[in-house]
Amino acid sequence: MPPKKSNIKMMRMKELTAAAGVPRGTIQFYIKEGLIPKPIKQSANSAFYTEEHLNDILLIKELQSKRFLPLSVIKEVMMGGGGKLSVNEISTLVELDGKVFSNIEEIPELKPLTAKQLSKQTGISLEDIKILEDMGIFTPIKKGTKKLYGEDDIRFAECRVKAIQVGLTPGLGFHIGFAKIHKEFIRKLVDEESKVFLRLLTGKLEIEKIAEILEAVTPIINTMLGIMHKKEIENTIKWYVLNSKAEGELPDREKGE
DNA sequence: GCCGTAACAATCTGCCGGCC
DNA sequence: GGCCGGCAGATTGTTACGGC
Repeated sequence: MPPKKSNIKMMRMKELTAAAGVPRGTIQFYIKEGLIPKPIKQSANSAFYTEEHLNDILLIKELQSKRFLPLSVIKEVMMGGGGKLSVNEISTLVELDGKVFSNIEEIPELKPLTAKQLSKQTGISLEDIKILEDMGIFTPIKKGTKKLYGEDDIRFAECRVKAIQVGLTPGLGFHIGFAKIHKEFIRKLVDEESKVFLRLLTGKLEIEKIAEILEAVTPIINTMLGIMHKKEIENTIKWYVLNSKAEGELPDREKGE
C-alpha cells in the first residue's frame, strides 16, 4: 500500500519505468549520481516514486536527446542554483542557450583583445584584468594559446578606467574588488528576474519569441536600473540628512525607513 | 571517462493450502 | 472466516562489466 501523501501520485519502480520509458538500472544510476531524488523508502526493498521523479527523468532524456548535454551538465542545470524552477521552466532556460544576444555576439563592434592589448588600449592594469577574471566578471575566450577579451570586457575596462579618472582611485581605497558588490547583487537580481520571467512566459510563447523579448528588454531594464540606482543614491542621502537631525544614536538605515 | 546494463543475493509480496 | 507457514515470483541495492 503506497504511503498516504495528500494528492501526490505515488508509483512503484515498475510503474515509473513504464511511464518514463527507461530501464530500472538507468533510474538507479540517476539516483546514485544525484540527478533525481531518492525514493520514499517503505522498507528495505520497497520504495515509492512521485511524479517529480518521472518529470526529472523525462527532462534528463529531453536534454540528452535535444541538447546533447552530458549528465554532469544536466545535473548542474537541474540544481538550478536553488532548485526553485519547475521542470518546464528549466527546459525553457536551457532552450534559450545560444539564442539570446546572439546577434550582438555575431557582429561585435570591437575586435577581441589579449590582456596586454586590453591594458594598452583602455588603460586598465593587468592586475585588475586578472582580478576581474578571477571574480568571473571578465570572461575571455581561449583561441589556441591566446586568451581574448570580448566587447563586454573591453567596455567594462573602459568604465573602470573612467571611474578612476573621475576620482574613484585605488589610492583612496577604491580597489577593483569593489565590483564584487555589484556582481553579487546583480546575480541575485537576475536569479529573481529569471524566476518571474520563466514563470510568466514558459509554455505561452515560442522559445524564439522569448529570446527576442529578452534581448529587446535587457537594455530597457538596464536603463531603468540606472535610473533607480541614481534615485536610490539620492534617497539615501536625503534619508541620512533627515535622520541625522534627530538627537541620540546614529541613524541605521538597515532598521527601516 | 561517461553512460548505462547485467548479474547477484537479500528481502518483500501475493497466493495457496492446511489448521483451528 | 481468520490465522499461519510455505513457496514462487517480484523488487530492491550493490557491484562488476561493456560499448562508445
